[in-house]
Amino acid sequence: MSTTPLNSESKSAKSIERVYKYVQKYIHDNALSPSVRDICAGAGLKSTSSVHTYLRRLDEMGLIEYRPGMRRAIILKNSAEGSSEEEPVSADVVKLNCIGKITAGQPIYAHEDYGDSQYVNKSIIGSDECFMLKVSGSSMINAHILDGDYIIVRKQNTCDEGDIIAALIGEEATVKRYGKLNGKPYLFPENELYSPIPFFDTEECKILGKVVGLHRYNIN
Amino acid sequence: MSTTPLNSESKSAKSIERVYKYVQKYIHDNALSPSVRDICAGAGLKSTSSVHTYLRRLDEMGLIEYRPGMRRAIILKNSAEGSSEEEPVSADVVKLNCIGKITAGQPIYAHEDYGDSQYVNKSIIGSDECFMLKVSGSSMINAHILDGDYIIVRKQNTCDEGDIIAALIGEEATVKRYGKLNGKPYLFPENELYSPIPFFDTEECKILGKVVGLHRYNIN
DNA sequence: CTCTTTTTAGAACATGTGTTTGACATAACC
DNA sequence: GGTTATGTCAAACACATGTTCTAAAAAGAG
Repeated sequence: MSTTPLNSESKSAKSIERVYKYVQKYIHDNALSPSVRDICAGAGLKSTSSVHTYLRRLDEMGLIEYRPGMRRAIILKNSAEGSSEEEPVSADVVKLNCIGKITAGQPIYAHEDYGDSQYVNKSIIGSDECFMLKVSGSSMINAHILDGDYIIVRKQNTCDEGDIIAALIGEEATVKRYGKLNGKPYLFPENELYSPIPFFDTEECKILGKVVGLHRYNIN
Repeated sequence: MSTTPLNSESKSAKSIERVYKYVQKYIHDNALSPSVRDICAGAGLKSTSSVHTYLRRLDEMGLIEYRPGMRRAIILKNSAEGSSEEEPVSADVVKLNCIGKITAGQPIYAHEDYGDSQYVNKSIIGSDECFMLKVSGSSMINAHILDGDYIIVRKQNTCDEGDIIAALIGEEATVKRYGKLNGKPYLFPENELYSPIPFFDTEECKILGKVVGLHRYNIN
């Protein structure tokens, strides 16, 4: 094999692109694959074998999935093909399931769906590795997190000093502010009525994630 | 077998349903139409002509679009699947545009799109006649509404005593708690550093709506 | 039971469509 | 020039698959 001219736009590159574009458009418009002869017309080629060549090449490039022998069986192998599935409004939106209540000795973190779910913009929370918890109790009232609020938690195992985090202590989950006192780690409630909790990162004491957002629908 | 005397057709109804279900499943799984013979196997029918009959009937019923002669060309004609369109995730979700900043003498309420928009469950806020405002300032800090929060406002012209509302005073928009002092209406800040504002419902002083929700993405 | 209607089956038919083969043109290269 | 690689084409081929026809089987109706 000799060196292929990578720098110059070869003739085939243009044809391949036309074929690919036409397949995309056809599937988008008609919700079904074009036939080889459809592509002939659409891409300005006069021979089915030319199209055949390019289809096979597009398959090798991973841009389409091509089933030999099957009629109208081209599938676009892009991001996600999408058909009759739960789809976000835009690519920026993620669905967060509320997976439990938090604080004050509730069960927590069991069933993967507490019932409702809400939608937030991925660009706002910065990640899609998030989940949602409903707050119970008012131990964080000075941080303006109230009973009944939904907090958005980004999953992570560590956190910085001063972060408000969701943590698991034994069977109990809480929202608290992580900090240090005399060099030792504590979870600080933001309420004078509660006391700081010594925190040891073990199997029993586990950081669930950092609180990155809050939704409140009880305004009083 | 199972004598289902529900209505006139019983056996064909079951077959039609099996065919339809299988077509749905096949398209969902493979992202392309099944062939008539695929459906034969999938729906437990042994004759292509039976499938053919049912496909034509499903087309008449409007459940599928069936292109005579075309291979693997069945299209599901369900709840609009026009791709790449702005569609809600579920019927329960509404998109709220942030239409401006609020409090402390900003312009406000002008351009119908301040930039970002967020999604909330209609069932939670109880109405889709809502809009969103970004809070600026800390005059409502004791009500746990902070600088940078997004508040969800349900449009209404009146409100009850004690409601937290968004109101327009001259050119200026604010969030305040509506209440009365000595029988006269006031807008109360929830911050000792600010004073109550006498409120007269005129062209200059206007209730925009009631605050029904709050989103916060700055957690400190 | 007999007659009618509906549902399914089987086979034959028709054709859309994937696949292959070989040829022709054009360009690149020695 | 001759040689080789590449892009395209036309035609022939193979067959998966849509379509139709006729009839058997099953279900109701009387």
